[in-house]
Amino acid sequence: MVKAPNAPRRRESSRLAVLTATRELCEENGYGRLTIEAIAARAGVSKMTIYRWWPSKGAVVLDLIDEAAAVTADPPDTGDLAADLHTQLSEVINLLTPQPTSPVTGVITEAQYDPDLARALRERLIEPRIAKFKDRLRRAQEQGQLPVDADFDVALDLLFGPIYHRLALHLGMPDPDYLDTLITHVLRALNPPPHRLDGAATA
Amino acid sequence: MVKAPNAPRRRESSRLAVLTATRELCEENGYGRLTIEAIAARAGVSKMTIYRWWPSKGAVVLDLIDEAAAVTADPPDTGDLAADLHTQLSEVINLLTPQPTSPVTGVITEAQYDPDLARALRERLIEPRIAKFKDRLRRAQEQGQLPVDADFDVALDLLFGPIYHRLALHLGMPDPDYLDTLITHVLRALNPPPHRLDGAATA
Amino acid sequence: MVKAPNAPRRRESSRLAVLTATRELCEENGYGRLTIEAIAARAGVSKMTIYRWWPSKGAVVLDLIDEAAAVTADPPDTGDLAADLHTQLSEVINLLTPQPTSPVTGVITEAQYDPDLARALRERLIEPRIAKFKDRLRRAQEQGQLPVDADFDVALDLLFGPIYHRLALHLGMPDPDYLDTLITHVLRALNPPPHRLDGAATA
Amino acid sequence: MVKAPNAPRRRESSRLAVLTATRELCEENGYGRLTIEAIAARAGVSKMTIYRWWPSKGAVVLDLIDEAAAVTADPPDTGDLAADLHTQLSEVINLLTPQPTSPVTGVITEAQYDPDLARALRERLIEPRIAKFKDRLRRAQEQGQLPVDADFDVALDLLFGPIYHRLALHLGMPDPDYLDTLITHVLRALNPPPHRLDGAATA
DNA sequence: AGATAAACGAGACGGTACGTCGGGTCTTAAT
DNA sequence: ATTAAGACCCGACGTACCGTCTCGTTTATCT
Repeated sequence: MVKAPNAPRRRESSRLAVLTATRELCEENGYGRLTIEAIAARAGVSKMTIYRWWPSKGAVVLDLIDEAAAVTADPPDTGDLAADLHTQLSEVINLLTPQPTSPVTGVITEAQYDPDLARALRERLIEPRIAKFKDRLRRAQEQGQLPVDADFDVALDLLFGPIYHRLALHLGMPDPDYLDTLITHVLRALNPPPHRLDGAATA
Repeated sequence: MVKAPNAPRRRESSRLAVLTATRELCEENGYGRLTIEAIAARAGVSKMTIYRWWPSKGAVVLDLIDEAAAVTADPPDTGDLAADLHTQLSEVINLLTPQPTSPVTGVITEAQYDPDLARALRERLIEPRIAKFKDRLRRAQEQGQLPVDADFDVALDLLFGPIYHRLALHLGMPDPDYLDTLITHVLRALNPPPHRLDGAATA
Repeated sequence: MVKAPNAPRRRESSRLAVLTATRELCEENGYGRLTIEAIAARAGVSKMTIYRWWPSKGAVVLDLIDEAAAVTADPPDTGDLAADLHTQLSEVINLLTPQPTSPVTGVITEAQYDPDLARALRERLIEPRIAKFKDRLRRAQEQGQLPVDADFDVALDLLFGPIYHRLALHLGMPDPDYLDTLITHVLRALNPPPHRLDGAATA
Repeated sequence: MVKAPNAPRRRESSRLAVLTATRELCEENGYGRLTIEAIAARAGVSKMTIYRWWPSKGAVVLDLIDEAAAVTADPPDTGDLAADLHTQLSEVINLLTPQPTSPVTGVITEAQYDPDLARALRERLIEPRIAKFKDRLRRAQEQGQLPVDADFDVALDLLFGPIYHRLALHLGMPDPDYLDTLITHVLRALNPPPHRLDGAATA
């Protein structure tokens, strides 16, 4: 960024044009082929306007993701823990793979070399989802569906890990049935064997 | 690539200089900041020489990974399944993070945009390790340490997933204690409790 | 220019701030490095205000010159023609080079590309001085110090030409001694020798 | 310039294309509107190629002038001093005003802010002409057409000054008749009055 | 041992995109 | 209604790498 632009004088039409152009270009060529130059041209906006409001290409795309992700915001709670986890996992899968090349994975990659972007990514995209995930687990715990000493971090790793596993290796995302299998296994892992249930869980 | 160079006249010293320069630059700036120009300069090699033998930047790094992967020792089998899994997971973690910025980390993350690279990565680096992992599980199964219907793919996902999870989100790799916790959970997930499963745990 | 501002509501403080900033920046970086942006910033004035009142960068500098030119004293007439010419030439030299980099120098050199600026420059700065110069020559002529057919345009060219010559070629201005030499030569050129001209000199 | 390109590997066709494009663009829009971007586009050459071989826009134009000026290289010596001076002055006038806006005046202007360019301009364009001018005067002096103490610097100023005088003030260049008048005056200035010739010139 | 043919270093080249600067126009708020 | 502030579109700047393309010059085989 050049200097503090701090102003409510920002022109909303430019902001929208940039985001729209970015979305289109991402869909057409993928995040990897995206350039500021092209965004500016497509949006009918000067490059300076982009640099004034966004520190990097990744930041523009992050704003884009924000808008898309905001739609599916509210955490589900149907009472059926497995089903709700299935819903949350599906949402992440859809976010990561709307098309063959998702802007989200691009931003994740770029964040590796851009600490500011990485922070924004965590704060705005990742941590809220983790929080909701743990909220749901906590409610299940309160209702006795999970032991009091269930390790939520492990649950997070075990359930979301496979998604990134496949993402990294360029494999297809898990289908719903496999998701169910995963969830079943993980819930079983969180619940110690029944013959020790009383002793272990209440300790 | 320009034309088929097929020749045993290739100069080994140039090959090594390129790989060494690439490794150094990766460690210094990360894979994302790597340029052919810089490799050529550091290696004292002409750009043409690089383009003659490698189709892309990713391919050079892949050769680098090959070297790293070749070091792999034989799969451990001490009789203690949990300990052996721990060893295998640690080896992968060390491969991915010998330094803060590892070429391997970068090439895996970046493989999102290069399907060829991703495939080569799977074939040369990932699948051999998966095979060894499943071998070990199979032996454990034969010795009655795992049920006959244990799902090895799920085991793979649950154990390796967390590593990629952290890789993608640019978090630190799990420490040995946490690895133990993970393995304990996963083994528990693979071993369904002998009875009372429905009522107590997954309901 | 944007639109006719015709208003006596113009704020004098802004006008002065612009002129002062322009003078300072000219002296610091030279006319060629002058930017409207920098003038506005230094003057604490918006760019719009500058564009409203001056059609171009050159016009601002021209106003500056006007101020400098207004200082001009009355034409000297001490009775000594050579001394008076020396005085007039020195005044022009001082106007052009009060500092190493003078706004006037720059605007004259740059006037090549702005006919309007060049015309304004002639009318406001140059021609008044030419008029005074010719006045002085005319008085000398009336007093018999110059022949009745002395060519004043040639005199103008010969006396002022060397100044522009050095200006164009970015050389230092003539010192007083050299000025005397010049004037001596030119007066000699205007006064044809009473006899033997053909035979001795120009043959 | 970026780094030392020192190479006879320079492609002559590119050099010519750049100079040709520069000439055309100068003629079409004038030196002031000339941009490196446009030269590169018109010449079908990358910007880097221009920056590699020329330190600035002015340097390109200077090369252009060099070629044009090299044509009229040899100093005239017909035995008629006045006529030869006329020829030399005309050549300079033509160089400065081939069209309304000459590249030469542009380079002269730019040289004010670019010491390197100014030096190149002096060495390659100005000083050779001054040398030839003084050569001619020296020959005339040896043949007794000028006094032994004739001041060549003054002669230079008086003869070339008027050209720059008019150039600076955006006036038309002197016509041949006026040139003759000027030369006559200057030669007269250089020749002290006949009745003091012996005493003054030999002193 | 000399010839020959490929790989090689060097780096010029046409491109594309970068991130920055300044030009000149336009809008908003405040004085 | 002028002003300060500054966002905005535009065009050019000078730079970094890209991948291609010569140039001689090694260097390693094959006569």
